[in-house]
Amino acid sequence: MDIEGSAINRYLSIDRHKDVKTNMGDLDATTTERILAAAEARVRSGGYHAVSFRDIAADVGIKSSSVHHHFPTKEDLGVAVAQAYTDRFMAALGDPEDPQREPGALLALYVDLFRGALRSDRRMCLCGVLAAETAGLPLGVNAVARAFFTRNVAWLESVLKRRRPRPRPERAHDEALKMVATLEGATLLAHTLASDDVFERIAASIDV
Amino acid sequence: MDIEGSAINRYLSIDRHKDVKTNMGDLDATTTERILAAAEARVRSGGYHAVSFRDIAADVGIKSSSVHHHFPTKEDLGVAVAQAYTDRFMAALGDPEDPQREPGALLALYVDLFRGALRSDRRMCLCGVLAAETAGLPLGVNAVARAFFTRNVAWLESVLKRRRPRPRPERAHDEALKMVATLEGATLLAHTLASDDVFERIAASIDV
DNA sequence: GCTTATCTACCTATCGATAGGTAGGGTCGT
DNA sequence: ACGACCCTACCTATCGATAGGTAGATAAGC
Repeated sequence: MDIEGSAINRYLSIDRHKDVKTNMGDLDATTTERILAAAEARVRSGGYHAVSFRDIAADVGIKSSSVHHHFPTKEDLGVAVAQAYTDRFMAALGDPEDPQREPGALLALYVDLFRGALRSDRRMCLCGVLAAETAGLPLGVNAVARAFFTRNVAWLESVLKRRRPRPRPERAHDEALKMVATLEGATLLAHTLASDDVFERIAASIDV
Repeated sequence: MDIEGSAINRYLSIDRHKDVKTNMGDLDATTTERILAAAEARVRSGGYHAVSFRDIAADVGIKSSSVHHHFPTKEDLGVAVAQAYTDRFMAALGDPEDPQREPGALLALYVDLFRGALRSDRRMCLCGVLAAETAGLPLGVNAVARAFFTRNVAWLESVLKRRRPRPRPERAHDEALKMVATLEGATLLAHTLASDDVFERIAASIDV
């Protein structure tokens, strides 16, 4: 499976010389972008298998065969959605080594990204949903979801290592893992229990 | 939606005067039990929407129409699976107030249940998967998944309140929430990253 | 003889995917 | 300037496979 395949690269190259519109419902966005946005929203709501080409086509206002024109197979679409989500997430985090930003502020930013996914999107973290479905997913989609988590952990580990007193390296890695797990779980709980408060209580009691 | 509906009650009453076999592949188990076991395994692997009556029937060795005889609709089946899973989970936890058992040992038992789900079943927590799919689930299934988490939090809260020095009640509740979230997230991460070690590292750094 | 459990056979709806066509916008040679 | 040609982005129509669900017959057990 070619993860660096055609669909996402087309998205990133051809569409990128217009300034990027990040969200759906934006009629100025290209069709490819609107398909990605619709697919992301639907996967984050009900999971990969709950999404159909017809649903997405209806959201965008085209026919399902036209969705296939942009993303030949469902795996292509899934990979592109997960890749775009991951890239957007990592871009929002920025450089973990930036000396202008304090480790504490960076950790708060990290929590804020999960808060935003839950509170303003009212949806799960995309890769959290995909992770839950792992065994039933095309291999390419799985690979991107895995990459999301390894990149998250690596980013957090970098931030944690900058703190004083300097932590043992292994300890930083474990704490990074735990922070991702806790926030992913907090989103899951808040989502099912339909309670933003649940997320806040957990987030507030995170002590790294 | 009648959550206390026919299917699960039939399972719990009619089938219970044989001694209960807990797992699939057990040819002595009743058909209803084997259907539940097959459905649980499949949902925990790929999610609710990745499971079909035909798959389950093939696992059990009967026809899909026969599965409908035991569970008229997919929602009935989903509710029964979630209910049975929750009941089994809570039964394994036992009484959180049992004076014979130390709070520390009970917390270790709680972690062990998640460890077992991951290591011996090699699968996600059923209700974790369902939680991730929330928006695309029948209402009845959702309700049982929610109940799983509220019961988990209540059990942990009881245990945490028994510790000395006695914690503030609100603090016990928040810590219970966080522990469920962290373990659910740890299972998710370990599952996608295909690494038992990831779970152990997170579990080891849980400090309640 | 009624109930339970299973079967065969089938239904309708929807799935992901494909074939083939059309309208419009470039790009080329002349 | 003007076709000839190709590419993009959509369309209609349809495919085979599979989804959840139903009807009705059969055979065994109380």
